[in-house]
Amino acid sequence: MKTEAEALDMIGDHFRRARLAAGLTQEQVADLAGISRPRYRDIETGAAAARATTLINVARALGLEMMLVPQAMVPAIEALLSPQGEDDRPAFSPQAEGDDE
Amino acid sequence: MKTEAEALDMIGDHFRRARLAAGLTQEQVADLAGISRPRYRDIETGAAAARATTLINVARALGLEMMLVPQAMVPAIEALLSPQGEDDRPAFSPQAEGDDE
DNA sequence: AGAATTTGATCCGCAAACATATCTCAGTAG
DNA sequence: CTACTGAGATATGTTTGCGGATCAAATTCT
Repeated sequence: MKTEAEALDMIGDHFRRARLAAGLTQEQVADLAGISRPRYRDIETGAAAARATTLINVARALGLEMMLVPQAMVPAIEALLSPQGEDDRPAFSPQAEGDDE
Repeated sequence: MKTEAEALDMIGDHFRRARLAAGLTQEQVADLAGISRPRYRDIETGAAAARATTLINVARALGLEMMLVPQAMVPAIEALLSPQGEDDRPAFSPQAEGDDE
């Protein structure tokens, strides 16, 4: 496989930290996102790749927003996020580019 | 089911504009992302909610990156992207918050 | 005009996300 | 010790994303 599993892990970790920072339980987030608790758990542990709609709903339930930005702008955005919000780690650092394996 | 369809439509529109800006065909992007052309078409037209991994692969194939950012930072990031923004329209503007429909 | 490319659209089959229910374990309170 | 809560984990069934193949329509090029 590839970076996919790592990406899911990063997403799940991101969600988990945001959830704990918000003081919510898995069930609460799952309910807010409109999914079941076992499924939210799979997402948080990186065991499942949620759908785009589920991803958006979970993110919003946690006070986050999913954005698609040009890769060239990622560093600038990370710099914008790093100093202030210490709870969130930016999403991903595109190691290389473009396609997958 | 309301905002979800719109969100998928926005994602698809975002991808389509990035693809045309890059001068790529649907098949080329699908190949770069490691998915089939009919499926990329579904994503671009908002007919299907891609999985998280697929979403990331497609985004990277188009020179984009998926990020999860605090909703409070969205305006600042959009401001960062708009003025010199090469291609894109930011992702979504969280109209409300928390849960979905 | 015909040929090639790009895109839209459909079907089949499979794999995976999803719901629901259940069970277990760790921790905290009674 | 018992009760409750948050969380990990499994099982069954449904829904749906996905690949592959195939069709037609629109576009462009020679």
